[in-house]
Amino acid sequence: MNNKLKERGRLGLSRAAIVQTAITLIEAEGETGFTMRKLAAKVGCDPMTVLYHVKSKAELERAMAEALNETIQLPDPKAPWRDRIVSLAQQCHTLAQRRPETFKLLLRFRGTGPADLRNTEVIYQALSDAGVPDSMIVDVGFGLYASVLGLAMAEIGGLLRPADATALEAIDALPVADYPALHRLLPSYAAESGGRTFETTLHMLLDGIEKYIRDRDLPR
Amino acid sequence: MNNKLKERGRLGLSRAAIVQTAITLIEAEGETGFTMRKLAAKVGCDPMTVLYHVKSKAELERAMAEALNETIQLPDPKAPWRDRIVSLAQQCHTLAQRRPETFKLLLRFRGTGPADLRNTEVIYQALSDAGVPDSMIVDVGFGLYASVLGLAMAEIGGLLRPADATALEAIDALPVADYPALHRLLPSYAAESGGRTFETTLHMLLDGIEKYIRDRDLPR
DNA sequence: CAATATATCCTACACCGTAGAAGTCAACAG
DNA sequence: CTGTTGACTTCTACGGTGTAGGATATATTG
Repeated sequence: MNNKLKERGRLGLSRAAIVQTAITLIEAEGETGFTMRKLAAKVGCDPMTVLYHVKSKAELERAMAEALNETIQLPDPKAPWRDRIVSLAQQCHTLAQRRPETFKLLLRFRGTGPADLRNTEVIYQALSDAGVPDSMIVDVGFGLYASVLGLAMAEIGGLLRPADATALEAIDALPVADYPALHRLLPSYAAESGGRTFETTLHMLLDGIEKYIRDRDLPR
Repeated sequence: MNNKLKERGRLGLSRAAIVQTAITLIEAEGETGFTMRKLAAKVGCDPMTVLYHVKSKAELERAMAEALNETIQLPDPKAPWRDRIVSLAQQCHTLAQRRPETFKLLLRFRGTGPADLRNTEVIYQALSDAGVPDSMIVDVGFGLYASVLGLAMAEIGGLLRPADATALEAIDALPVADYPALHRLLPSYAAESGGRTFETTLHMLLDGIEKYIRDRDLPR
């Protein structure tokens, strides 16, 4: 047998390999520095050769997002529903921290790939097991997913990064009378790391879901 | 007195007017169609004249985001804490629906302008009134804000739009045995409008916050 | 009036994504 | 062996981008 996968072209390029290289490139250069021409240089071919394999930059970005999505592991279906959701959410969180630039693409291309549907199925399944009625599952599932994405995005987008010096100065310059809470909380604001925020908010949301189920069951 | 604001240049351009024109342009053309050259044409001047007033495209986008932020009205400080937060969140939601393209900029440039700090103060104030301890307010406030942004973003980004025909076909083609929930919920999935999702998820999160406060108070 | 500051415009540069045509090369048919 | 096919790669070029640097025009001031 062959000890190599059949390399189709002279350069042995494949769509999957190009997508992987693209991911490492965008992480190194940031979204604005991510260019078909730079990618071609890194791959070692002409820019147009990349386009032969991926059709367009937009399609490539879609593929990159999907590749990221595929790395998340499905939780054990026998685990408690809440653990299953927490597992997915935490993987999302980890992904956002380790591949922030690629992660941003997820928001633009959600719901397109097979991996996406796979994850959606797990969430619906979990909510169903939790006791959320069918009429609400889609709504709650979407809301949950959107919140988790928002938390992850905000964290890598800067909202949850520790405030920098100029931001703190801006707060310090505000009139204390008009902004009492901001001034009082300035130390915590400066120390904000984001790690705890994700977990805390996720569990509060899950608590809210549980409350909804209880309120629905009890009075009946 | 002058019946006009002092117009500084021959064309009477001002930074604020340019920002407003930019917002209507990006909404009409989408983010990719939003160009300094098109903006200049719409404003009626040379591209470089726009740059004289705003310094760079990035700075312009920052200003656009801030301008959007400034349109949100502060809730009555005497209203119940929960109503205050719901009011802010709903205004966020409305903004996202009416100015989706500009709204996307908010995620990139959060926490930079005065309007942002003003809103943050209101949230911290509300959470404080709710009984959230100081040590948690920054975390909870960030989480809340991020979730609301995520919900709004996902809605305009397509995550919450009614699934289109091709997406539904993709689900239909999946093996029923592996994707039971997705198949069972396909009708609701297709009908998903997003309007209810935002409200539902927000209130679940607020319920979760209330539970946190109760659990903290009672056992003590 | 002259001088200065402010606002506007022109030209040009380096870069972008990619259409279209041309080239290269392995595999196969005869 | 030659000829052909088809997949892969490259070349060239086009119309676009943001914006630096400098020239110009207008308004304001001395």
